[in-house]
Amino acid sequence: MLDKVLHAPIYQAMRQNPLFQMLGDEHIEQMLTFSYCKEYSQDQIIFQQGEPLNCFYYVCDGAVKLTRNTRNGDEKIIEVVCPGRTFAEAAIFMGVPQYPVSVSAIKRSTLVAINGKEFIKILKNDSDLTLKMLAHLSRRLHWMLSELDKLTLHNASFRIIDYFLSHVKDISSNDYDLELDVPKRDIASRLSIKPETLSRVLKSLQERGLITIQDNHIHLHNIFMLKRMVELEEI
Amino acid sequence: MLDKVLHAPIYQAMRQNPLFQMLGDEHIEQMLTFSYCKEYSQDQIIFQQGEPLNCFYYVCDGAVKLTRNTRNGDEKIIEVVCPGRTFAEAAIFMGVPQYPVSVSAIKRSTLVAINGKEFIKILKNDSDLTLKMLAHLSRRLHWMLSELDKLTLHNASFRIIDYFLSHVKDISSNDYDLELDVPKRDIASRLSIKPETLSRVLKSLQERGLITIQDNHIHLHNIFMLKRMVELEEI
DNA sequence: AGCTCCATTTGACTTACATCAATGCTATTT
DNA sequence: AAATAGCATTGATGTAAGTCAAATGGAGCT
Repeated sequence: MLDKVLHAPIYQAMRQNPLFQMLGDEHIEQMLTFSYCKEYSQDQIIFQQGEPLNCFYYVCDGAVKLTRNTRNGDEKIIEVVCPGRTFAEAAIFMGVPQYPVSVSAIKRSTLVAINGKEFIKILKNDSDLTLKMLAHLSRRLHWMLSELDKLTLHNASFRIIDYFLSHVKDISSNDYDLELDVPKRDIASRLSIKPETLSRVLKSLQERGLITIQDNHIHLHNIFMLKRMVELEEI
Repeated sequence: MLDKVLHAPIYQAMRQNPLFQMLGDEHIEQMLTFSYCKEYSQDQIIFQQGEPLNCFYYVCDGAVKLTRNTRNGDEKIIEVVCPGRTFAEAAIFMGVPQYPVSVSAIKRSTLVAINGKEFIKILKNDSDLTLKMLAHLSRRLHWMLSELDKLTLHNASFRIIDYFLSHVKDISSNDYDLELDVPKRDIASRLSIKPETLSRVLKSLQERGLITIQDNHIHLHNIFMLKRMVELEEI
């Protein structure tokens, strides 16, 4: 159980999350009574695809990766979830509740686990809330749609540039510094390409003067140009 | 407006749909008061991606394709929706309601359009119903997840066989006849491959004695073997 | 029948990306 | 300091699927 007073910073942070914003303060406090906070070490598994499902999670700190595993062993990263965001919240509504993805910590991470059944009870008493939840899932569906066409309609370079641009927070400037807080091989998997290809594309982008790389530090030189390239698919 | 008596066959068919089953008869009748039935000719556009959204649809007859368009003109078919199923029902919950896909009729089709806002009103009065709707969207999300890994983890032959197997209704038998009610180029787009590749793969499968093709008529000879191939990814 | 319009097929060729293998690098262990 | 291990890079090579172009074959029309 998560105590509002003891965990004041976490409580404040959670209130910023779009999913919890819609709850309002009373409901958040109610929710915290059936939530608990736990720390995970790097590479620790939070749950595996197919496991019976009880909770969904909020990422306080660190980062986790959602992956799909195939029989032949290799995994594909569906999404990397960073602090301030939730995951597995859609799965709690499934008839046979089991996790559709595996999740593990990319780095030392702090997560809040929220009991799904209890959360649903809150929703039940407030149809407006449930409608907002529907809107939330609808957006997620929409996001997956855009992932789907990125993967099918666009090539590796496109997806890589698009990935970088999606991390740009500052709209005003034409260049941007970004830190890769995720190992390159994970970025590659997220974008459904091989590490070797990622490496080669980065090199090529650097040779063309579009970016500079130093280890995990990437500088985008000409965001306007990069955006244009993505829009026109001329890469 | 759709009249229950006038449109008795449609009404009966709609009751079979999982989405409407959860409504129960009273709600379905209520829903029909703000629904209307319309016929579309082949290739007629039902709506375009980005258009403001009012309705979602139930397919009585025919078939429609949901597509995503890119700036450079080519389209990717996300899904082909056959009679008895609905589409765009997730989109009605979005904050800024606009269609995330374009939809057009593959063949002469009859659709029932259901007003989204009115439908939401029904949900509002029944939180159980709304929860069922959440389960519905959750399943859809899950489905998209599996689409995503089919596209990224598996090759063209795999996806084609998997597509055929997904159309097999009869579990008991080891062979199956299936009619392609969708043009081959559309199947290709749905599977994110080029028509030429589809054609070549089909030829190869036929040469290996796994299927026989006559125009739009495909016979699967050894379903057990095909399933094994898909499971072991040995294709 | 002959003609047009498409969808499909087939062949020749290209290409983006994967695979395989070697090497460099950094971090951790002993 | 030497050794081990894992990620990232680089080069050489392979290949699945795309592209381009021509041939085939229906379906519908005059």
